[in-house]
Amino acid sequence: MLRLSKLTDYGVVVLTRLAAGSQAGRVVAVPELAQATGLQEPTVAKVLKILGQAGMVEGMRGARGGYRLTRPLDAIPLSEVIIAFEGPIALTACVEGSAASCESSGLCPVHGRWEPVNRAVRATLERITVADLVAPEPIASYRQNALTL
Amino acid sequence: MLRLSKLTDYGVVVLTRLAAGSQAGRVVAVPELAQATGLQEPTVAKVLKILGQAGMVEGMRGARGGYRLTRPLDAIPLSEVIIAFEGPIALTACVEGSAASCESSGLCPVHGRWEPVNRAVRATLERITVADLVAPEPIASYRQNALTL
DNA sequence: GGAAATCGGACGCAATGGGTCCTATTTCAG
DNA sequence: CTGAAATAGGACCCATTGCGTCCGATTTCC
Repeated sequence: MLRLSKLTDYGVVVLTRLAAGSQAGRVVAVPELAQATGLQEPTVAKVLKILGQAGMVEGMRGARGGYRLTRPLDAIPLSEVIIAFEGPIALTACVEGSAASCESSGLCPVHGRWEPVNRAVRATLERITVADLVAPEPIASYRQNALTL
Repeated sequence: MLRLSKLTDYGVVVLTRLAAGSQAGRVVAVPELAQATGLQEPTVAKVLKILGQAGMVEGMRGARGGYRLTRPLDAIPLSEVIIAFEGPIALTACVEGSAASCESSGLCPVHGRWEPVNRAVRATLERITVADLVAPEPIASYRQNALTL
């Protein structure tokens, strides 16, 4: 587990397909993207709305409208996509809400100690971009320096 | 989100409390642990069963029975706890099950590309031990070398 | 022999994510 | 000027799954 939602996965797929289909600022409509990805149109629409609110894609209304990327894929860190679909990256509920929500805070020896872990995971996800996920060859960049797999 | 389950959180809490209560090989029973952590007895029991199957704690049956750690906390990486409660660390369902389960594998450009990401997150979680979560002071060890926060 | 534990499994409730649909708004084409 | 085509934003229902609980079986100490 530790699984991210399907929507997030769809988000990455749609982003990559959008990059392939919208060269030179051309916009791509939902039906075409649904066709290309094999996903349902309503689902693709929902994903694009979320990506739009997060500022990764830009929607053009009206006939001949559609979506296009606001940035190249290598300028979109994976963490940004995940945050858009799932909210702040935090492994436990303790840290994100109010500290008072943890009823056993007085007894819990791990109280507040998860935050460094969250930062570590966050940093890991910030170093990987969406472009890395479509690279046809094994990725060397974040393999060597940053993440030291 | 990207949230791990409450059981996993409980697991860490119980492990740390067990370490505090079972000095010198003494075993600690469920009621005492429940008392000390503020969790319900059945829940603590369930958590300990899972930790036991994963080999992190050892259960002694019969009267005067209880649980004890099989290893010090600094020998238990966080990844091991997470895997025990949530299964293999994989961000998407694509990679863990059969590849055929992804219906749009022919269209999906990200197909199989998540695995390096999984490895990165996995590596991050392997470097942090349960002992790091109870350290009273800000952790320097994995802050400098391994994770470069 | 009885009490006090763990062990293993099964069961039901609640919450969260996933997928769909509807309406309003915008824009291009004829 | 009208209609078609597209996005924008929200609301809704359903399926899944995690969570908590409980029960019976087994083991061990007093």
